[in-house]
Amino acid sequence: MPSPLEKARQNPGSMKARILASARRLFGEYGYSSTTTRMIAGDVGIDISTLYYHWGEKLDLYEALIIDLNDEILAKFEEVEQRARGKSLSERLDISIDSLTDYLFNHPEVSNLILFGYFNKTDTESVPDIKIDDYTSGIAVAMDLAEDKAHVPVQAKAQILAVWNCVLNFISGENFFRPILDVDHADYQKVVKDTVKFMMVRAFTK
Amino acid sequence: MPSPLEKARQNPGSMKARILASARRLFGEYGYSSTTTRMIAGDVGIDISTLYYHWGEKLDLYEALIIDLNDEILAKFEEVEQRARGKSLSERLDISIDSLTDYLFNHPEVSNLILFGYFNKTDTESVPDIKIDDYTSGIAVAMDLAEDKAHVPVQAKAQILAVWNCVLNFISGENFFRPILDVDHADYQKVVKDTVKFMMVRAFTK
DNA sequence: TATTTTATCCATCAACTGATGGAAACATTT
DNA sequence: AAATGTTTCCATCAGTTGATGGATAAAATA
Repeated sequence: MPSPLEKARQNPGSMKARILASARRLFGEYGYSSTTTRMIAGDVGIDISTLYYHWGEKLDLYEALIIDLNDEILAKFEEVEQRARGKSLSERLDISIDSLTDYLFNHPEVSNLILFGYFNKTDTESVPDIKIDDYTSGIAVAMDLAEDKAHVPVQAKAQILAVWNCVLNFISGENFFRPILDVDHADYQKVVKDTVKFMMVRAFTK
Repeated sequence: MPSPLEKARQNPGSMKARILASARRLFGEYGYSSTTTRMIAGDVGIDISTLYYHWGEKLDLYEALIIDLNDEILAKFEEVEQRARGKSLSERLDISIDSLTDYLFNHPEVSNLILFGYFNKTDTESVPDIKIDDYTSGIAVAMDLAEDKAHVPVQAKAQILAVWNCVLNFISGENFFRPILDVDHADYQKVVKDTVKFMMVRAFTK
């Protein structure tokens, strides 16, 4: 028996899926507690009770969203790893950074949702975490910082987290940082990529 | 005529100051919209209307808090810069990173408030920004990345922002990252410092 | 066609939110 | 002591929030 989330994913035009899409965008923009069920329903163009009929509690909807996002990110990481496999280290770095920053720039709600999850002690106690641990271990192996995913040194994990968070911040905080750097959106994207590459190359090549 | 904020700072035991302190802690923990005026009043041990009597609107209180925080951070940066002045680059890096991470670890609400400010499009439109631009330019000069504060290259600013945000994330997200790294609080602090130093040394020494 | 199931909306609830007016307590000045 | 100014709390407001019950429509099934 497929779960509600699976049903929504199988049928992108369904009401469940449309609600999920709106919820993802709005939760990503305003955070959990600043996003009301009425905002989401209004965005979809339906009554609140229709939303509750499909997804139940607000927290259940958020939970489904996070699970969905988790799977998407994990798939993205695997895709990137596959494309980078076999290449030289500097090529792997280039491909990984380009793909991931492009993905995050094209889905700005993703960075926000991840970052919200870091702090929100308030509202979302029981919500499943973003599976950052999996990603970082995967990258550590891909970057030759560890032999296998089960034995990644603390320092390597910390370094990858640092870079990963750096990217998230630059993307979520674009409105904040872009005036400081005084560049347009296209240049901003370039500066972010260059900065991350600069730091990774220095950090991960002896 | 001293402003309300100045009066509160001059007299730390005053009701204004007590409210400001509670507000800072709670806004820093739960964010703007998840922190209610009743929570703050309850934390101080007073009625809501007493809070409103002293500070007026919720947004005015938050605004005062941010101005206060801004001044504090700026003073901290200046103190650090002074202590590092004249030393060698590697010493300057050590002193700067140690002082700033210690300060942020000892005032965990500071990182949160800064990071909240990056994203919160929602609530706090008219609130004064954290003056990140000033800090970064100052550091750029201190690290020999620029001749003077008015002419800091984009790349240098971006690199400093990257490191700065990295520190903020590690501190605000401790509850999230520490289980991943599987260390206790003391070791976590050490790992953060080491990671930041590692990346800065690599980045800022040719 | 009749019946059951699924989906949608309207009206409404209790709890909570930011905010205020006014009475009372307290402190200061005259 | 009287008068004035300052601070505190109680009661309350209107608007918003998450959430639900029930009527109604649409679709699927018999």
